[in-house]
Amino acid sequence: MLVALSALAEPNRLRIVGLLRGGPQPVGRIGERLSLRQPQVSKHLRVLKEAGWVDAEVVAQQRRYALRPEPFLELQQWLEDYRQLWDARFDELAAVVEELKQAEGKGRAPHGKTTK
Amino acid sequence: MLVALSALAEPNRLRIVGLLRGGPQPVGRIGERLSLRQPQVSKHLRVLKEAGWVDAEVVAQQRRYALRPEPFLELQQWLEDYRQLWDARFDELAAVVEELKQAEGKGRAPHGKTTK
DNA sequence: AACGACTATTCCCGTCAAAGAATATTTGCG
DNA sequence: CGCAAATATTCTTTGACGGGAATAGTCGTT
Repeated sequence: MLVALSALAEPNRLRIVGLLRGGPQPVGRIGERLSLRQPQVSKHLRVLKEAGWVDAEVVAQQRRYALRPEPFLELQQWLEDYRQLWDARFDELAAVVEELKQAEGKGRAPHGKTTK
Repeated sequence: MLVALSALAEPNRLRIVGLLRGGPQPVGRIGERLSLRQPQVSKHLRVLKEAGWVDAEVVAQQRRYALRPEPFLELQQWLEDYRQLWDARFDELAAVVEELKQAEGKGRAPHGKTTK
């Protein structure tokens, strides 16, 4: 699977990720903020960790969980593949391309690639 | 939930979305391409449709399913909130913004898109 | 070493969702 | 109107997953 999306399917995990956007947090604090019991938080964090969304830094007895950038990058790259679908700017881009095609003439391309 | 992510958690649905990237497809063709039985394809399409990822155009007895741009946009916007996390270029950008703010005086346009 | 704070793991249970098979529904055509 | 193609829906079973409660593990302090 291209990106570990399924880990975010769970609402509480999405909330955890949202919370971690504000910076690394220890398990207990996450539980407080989201009104979740500690074991559930640990379990969700485990899933998120195995999916690559978070990582833990050990500080004394605490584990400070923080977001990892990689899956976000991956997701962004995946979205890029669909850009022509949803990006409004694609239309402008298409127009420009069309214009270039006309200016250049079709079929033979006499200019070649010597645009530079 | 911000975006209908859970619908994409299912591997086969992710595959269906991937297939539809190549253009609208009728149910039967999707089943062929992905080696899925027709009822499952219909069921998955139903979920995707209710989540807003696809829409169907009726052509004779066929239903041609196509991707809808909205959820992709939504997902992109969600990603934007995490940009400082994963986008390496964020640092440069922040510098530019800072520079503009200084030059212009009062701040403006807090959420502009990058012009690539 | 013992204790306390913090976190992880295990076990049980209820729920939900996906697959399979069978059937119903829609639409065009003769 | 009745048939065939294409798709949707129902029913059932089974496996996965989340929550609760209890327990185990880790680390610093004394």
